[in-house]
Amino acid sequence: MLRIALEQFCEIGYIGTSLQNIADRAGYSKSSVLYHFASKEALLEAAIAPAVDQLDALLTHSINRVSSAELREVFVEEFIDYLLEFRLQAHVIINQGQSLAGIPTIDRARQSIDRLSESFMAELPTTAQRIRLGVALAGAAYVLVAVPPMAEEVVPIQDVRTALIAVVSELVTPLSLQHTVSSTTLSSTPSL
Amino acid sequence: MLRIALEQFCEIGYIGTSLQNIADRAGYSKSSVLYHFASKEALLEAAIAPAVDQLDALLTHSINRVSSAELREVFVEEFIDYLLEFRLQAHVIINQGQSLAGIPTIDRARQSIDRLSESFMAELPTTAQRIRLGVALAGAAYVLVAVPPMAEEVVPIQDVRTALIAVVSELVTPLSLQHTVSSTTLSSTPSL
DNA sequence: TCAGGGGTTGACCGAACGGTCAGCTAGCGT
DNA sequence: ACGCTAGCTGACCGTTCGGTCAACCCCTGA
Repeated sequence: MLRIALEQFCEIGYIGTSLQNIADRAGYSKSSVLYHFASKEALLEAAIAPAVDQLDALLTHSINRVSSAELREVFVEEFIDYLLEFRLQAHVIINQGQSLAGIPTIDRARQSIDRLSESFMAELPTTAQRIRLGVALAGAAYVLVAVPPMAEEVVPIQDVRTALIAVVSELVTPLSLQHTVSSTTLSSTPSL
Repeated sequence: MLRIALEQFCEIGYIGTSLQNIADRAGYSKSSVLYHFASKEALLEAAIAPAVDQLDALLTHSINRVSSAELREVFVEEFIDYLLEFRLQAHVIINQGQSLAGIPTIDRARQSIDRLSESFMAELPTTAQRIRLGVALAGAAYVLVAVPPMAEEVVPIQDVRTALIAVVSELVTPLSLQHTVSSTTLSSTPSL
């Protein structure tokens, strides 16, 4: 039932999803949904809390690595795997986070994301670096949730994982080496 | 008033934004809003239609360029400028597009986006390429709408524009040169 | 056999939704 | 001075929302 609710929250948004809608898809009545979860907000929290817990665990475990260029690639791999496992929860947090501010678990998630950003750009927070990190993280997260929900077999997940790790690593690895980007003339065609 | 409605649609979503909410912020009554726009849906269409029109114009004008590597960089620059100009509209289309399917202007926008994708990966649509393009486009679009709404002066827009053009060009330029990505060992640290 | 509790449900509540309508007001041309 | 229309509004309508409540079913332990 948490799975059904989560899918609905992704497709039509938390605000746009009615308890009746969830109940119908789950084969129960609206009252039954409210018996298991005290409120609609409690249902949302129960659905995404495990993902936020695991994100916290991932960050506290490997927050020291990101300052080292080699270990950072390992972290990227773990992070992509995390996104792959919690696709739907990440979609809700990223795409609907600002309109859901005030809900404790959502706020917790956003704090974790801020923590991730700060640990990445602790030394040289230029605008160009922020953009680079933002494109990598947001792009990866969005692509993950944009893959056709039922086409998980026509497009093998392993290919998606491999490609994502490659492009995010490319974006994020040189972060602490690069200093100031001031012109558009530095388009470097990486040797792929 | 269109501007206020658009801001509300971005912050709390189209479904979550009530006509009363828009009316209050605009200093009018709900009835007055419905006098100028036949319905809530008509209000949304009026708000995003210009952006969709311009996207169509941009694509039909430069859809041939993307097959040439040099001209593609020019296209990227134009596209980033487009996103900068229609930040809010792009946010609605990208983040709420699937839940707003059925609204004519929204469908038109999604068709245009599909057209853009197809023109980019006409020749070699491998999974790795799709991911690369998806990360570039979605990442750029998300970063654009995620910049703090009122911090447009503490973070100069020109810096954002320059950095975005750089990173998207880097992601998109080698698209037609690269063939198959099969392993994670190809992380190339581009010479920045 | 029967008391008791977990799971489920329909009926119901107040609030808020999108939308309609008659009427008010101010400014215009004649 | 008058009628007309554009702009605007409050009252109101039917629907749906999240949530409450009493009742019911069924299973289990004594």
